[in-house]
Formats: sequence, structure tokens, C-alpha cells
Amino acid sequence: MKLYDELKARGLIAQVTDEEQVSSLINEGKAVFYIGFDPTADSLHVGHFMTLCLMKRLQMAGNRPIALIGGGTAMVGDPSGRTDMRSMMTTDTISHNCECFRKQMERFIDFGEGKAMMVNNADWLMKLNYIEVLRDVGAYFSVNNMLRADCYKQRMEKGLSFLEFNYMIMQSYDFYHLFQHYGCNLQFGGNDQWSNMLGGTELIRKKLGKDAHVMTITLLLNSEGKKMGKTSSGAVWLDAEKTSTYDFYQYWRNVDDADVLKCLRMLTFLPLDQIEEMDKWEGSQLNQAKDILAYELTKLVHGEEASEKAREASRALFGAGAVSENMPSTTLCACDFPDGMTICDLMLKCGIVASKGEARRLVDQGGVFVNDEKVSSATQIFTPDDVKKGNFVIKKGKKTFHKVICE
RNA sequence: GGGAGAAUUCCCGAGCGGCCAAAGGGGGCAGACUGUAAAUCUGUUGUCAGUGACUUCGAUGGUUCGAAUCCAUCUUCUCCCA
Repeated sequence: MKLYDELKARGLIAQVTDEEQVSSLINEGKAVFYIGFDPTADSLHVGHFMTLCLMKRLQMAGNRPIALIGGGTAMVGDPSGRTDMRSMMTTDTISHNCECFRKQMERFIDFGEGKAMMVNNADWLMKLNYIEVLRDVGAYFSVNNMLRADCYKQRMEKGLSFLEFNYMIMQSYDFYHLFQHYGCNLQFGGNDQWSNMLGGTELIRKKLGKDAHVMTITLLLNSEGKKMGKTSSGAVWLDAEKTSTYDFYQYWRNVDDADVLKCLRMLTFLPLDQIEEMDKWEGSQLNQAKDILAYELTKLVHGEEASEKAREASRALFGAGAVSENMPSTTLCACDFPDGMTICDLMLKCGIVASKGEARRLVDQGGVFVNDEKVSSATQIFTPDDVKKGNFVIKKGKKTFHKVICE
């Protein structure tokens, strides 16, 4: 199966400007393509992961990726998909984030000589002169058309600042710049970027009379139509400091039945026929598929060893109730609580509840266990000796486990 | 430039000067049921301390015994006219 067909079969492709040209370009490994990442946080998240995988797939087929870090565009802020303005970031945060992105990407993509490159659009965007840009670039954009673009339409009610309105122009300029300097003829991005990306092809056509292409990736939505990779406490990050490998594993282990196969297709590198085989699974058998999904993804992001550990920890906890080395844990010093502390304090200390009140509620509702024994009173005290006695595992609800170690 | 209005807790959204930690919904969390799924039902959802105290209604001052509620100034946003 050719690369393009495989991407299609995996459900990754949302829209393309010219299917014939794009498919032959990437199938033959002739594409020089770019994907932009705006450094809005200090870690990449699951959404980026998908595009990174795509980058890798294309690289393996001989195409040349350009990872563009949006140090310049982040100064403006992309209004797409947002109902309000992003808070403006300081230059310091932006450059810090750029650095974090760079490190994470290097783990996925081979940036060796001639294989791939990484650029930062701050390098050219920051030097632009306002009047020049207006004349050279602005003249080619129709405000009428821009306003028709979906990403701006959504903002017509809530208001849109001129700053953000320019985002499309900046992004278009990026493509134009890369096209000229690196022969970049293709741009990929999330489907929400479609109109921004088309701006670039238009600009290249109007200014240079040449064709460039755009392909968007289906956004990873769950069966309810919401973006995946988000939890109530925020995004699922690729940085193990921000989302532990165990939590990362558990996120995928817990996806909806309805979403497992889609995730396997879109996110893993497993061969398609193997995935189709799993499509036949039903009912509780799907749990196996979830296990595979969680394992594969954790492996891709955090490496095989970490993934094994996360899987072990999870199996131990949910299976036999045994204690694993690898579950999240907190180490306390006996001197911190010589006389012991209440279960509420303990939980707070471990960071599994936000306040004592929450802990109290949980205990009252019967949702807290210590070593599989229900904690009946919020005032129950645990001493360093209790903790030292052996494995000390606090279970909050059904899925949150936390080990306490005392030294 | 002129005029009108808005800002409430994670989100949306009620809220006569005391009975307001603030209706209702969404979301979250927990319990029951399950397959670490979904759906459903129940409870819960500011913080700390067990009938109480403390901090919260865009910001800062003021009126008042008492302010989310009234007044002034400011900030941000929306709408209308030019």
C-alpha cells in the first residue's frame, strides 16, 4: 500500500488541495513539507503528537520535513478555534517554550543532516517592516475573503482584534518564505488550520505564480465530538514531568469503547491489517485493544521501558490488587509527622486531592481505601509506623492509586 | 467621536440592601451498576475548623449597623449611531 493510501485508510487525511499531486509527491518521497507548532506552552501535547507521527511517517518514506516553531506567530496568537483572545505571552516565555519544543521534537524526528530541519519563524517575521509587509503581502489578501473564513467567522460575535486578524497573514508568509528558501512545496496541519494554510498557497500563487499544496489532518475527536487529549485538569502532555507516564498510559487505557479503533488507526504505527483484526472484537474484549493502544502510545512517547512499567503498574493495580513499584508515589519523611496525620492531610500531601474538604467528602462518601480497607473516618490517623509496615497504598475512587513511602 | 449596556464560583447563567458561600444547568468528583467503557440512578462540588469562622461576585475607594446588590472613579468587553 502506498503511503498516501495508508494515511487515508487510517483516517488521517481531512482535506487536500489537490489529491493527485499531493499523493504522487509524498508517495515518491519528493515532498519538502512543513508543519508549524506555536509555542503556547512549555510542552507538546497529544494534538502535536499526531502531527509529529505524520511527520515521521512521511520522513520514513523519504520526504523532507521542516518543523517550524512559531516563535514569531506566537507573538500574534492564532484565533482559530478560540472564542476569546489568547492572553499575550512575553518574549521570554515564548523563547523558553521554543526551547522545550525543540528538545521534545528531537526525540521523535531525526534532524540529521539533510533529513529534516527545524526553523523558527521569529527569524524572519520579527525583521519585517510594517509598511513593506502591507504593500508586499497585504495587498494580496482580500479582507472580504478573510472574514468569510471559518476561524474568523466564529469570532465575529465575540470580537476579534486586529492583532489576531493578522495571524493568517503571518502564517501565509511563513509558507511563502519556506517555499522560496527551502523549496517547501507542501504544508500540513490540523484541520482547524485549513483556511490559514490556504492563505499561504494563495500568496505563493499570486506572488510567484507557482503551485504549493496543503493537506490537513483530521482532528482527533472523541465520539462526542470533543477534542481528545484533554482532561479536566488540562491537556495530556508529552512531558513526563507534566503528565506522568502512568497517567499518560491510563488516559489511553480509559478511552471510550467507541474511540479505541480510531485511536489505534490514527496514532499507532501498528500495521493496518492487525488493527482491522481488532475491529472485530466486541464487549469486554475491547479492553485488550485499549491495553494495546495505551502500551503502544506510551512506548512511542516515553520509550519501551517506561511503557512496560506503566502497563505493569496498571495491571497490578486493577488486576490482582498487588502493589507495583511503578505506580505514582510520594516519599515522606517520618520527622514530618512523628505523631501521625489524618487521612485528609495525608491525601493532601500526596497531591491526590486539592483540599482537605475534598478529602473529607471522599472519605464520607466511602471513596477512600488504604490497602484495600475502606477508611471510615476522616479523622483516622496514620503514623509513620503504619506507613513503614509494608506497602502503603491509598486508593481514591476506583482509578486513582497512590503509594506512600516513609523514610 | 457620540450613546447604550455588560462583567457573578471550573463554564453557562439567576440573584428584592440583611434569610447569600450565592438558584438552575453543564462539567468534575464519589457511591450503586459494570468491563479501568458507555448509559442510568444517588450524593457531592470555596477554604479552614464538626452546630462556627474566614476569603469570594472585574479593580479601587465610598455610603450604610450591614453591600454581589447603592454611589464614584478605573479596567475590559459587547451593541447602536457617526
